[in-house]
Amino acid sequence: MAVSYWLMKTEPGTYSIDDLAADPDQTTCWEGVRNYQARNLLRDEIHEGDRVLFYHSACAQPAVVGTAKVVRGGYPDHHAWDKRSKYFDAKSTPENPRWFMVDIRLEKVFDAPVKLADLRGQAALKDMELLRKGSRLSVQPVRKKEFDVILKLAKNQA
DNA sequence: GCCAACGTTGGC
DNA sequence: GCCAACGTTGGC
Repeated sequence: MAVSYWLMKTEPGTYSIDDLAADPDQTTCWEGVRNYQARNLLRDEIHEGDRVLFYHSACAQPAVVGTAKVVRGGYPDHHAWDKRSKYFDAKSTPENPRWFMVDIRLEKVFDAPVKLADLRGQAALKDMELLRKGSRLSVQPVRKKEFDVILKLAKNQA
């Protein structure tokens, strides 16, 4: 299966790349996504071995801050049927799960974040989903070309 | 804190 | 099925 590329957003005040780095095996489940479009990607499209841009949103300096690798493809988000979880959803059950998640493992923390403002200046990224006006998808596809451009930017400005 | 953009809900 | 109201996201 061919490798695919993704971008995942997180608010660093809630969960940052440093938190991922501190987690056991630098691995976490990407729980709590409650948007159908993103759900469909998690459930159907994101597979083990895929690459992820780790993005900090809703913060002082929105930026791609590193990369991760998918170590487990889509499976039901069990937080949805845990009443104590803030991600509880009565309409999701083990028999008929509504929400899905993947596991990711940290690959690299960029020496210098690639800021949103820097991305906007790149002609090669002009079609990137993240840069579309009003784009809010928290899990979104990235073209290989875009992934590579961002890695190069991270390297160049480090 | 403001506000634009988007998604969801629910009355009709 | 329409659409207004509401809630959330996320840059600034």
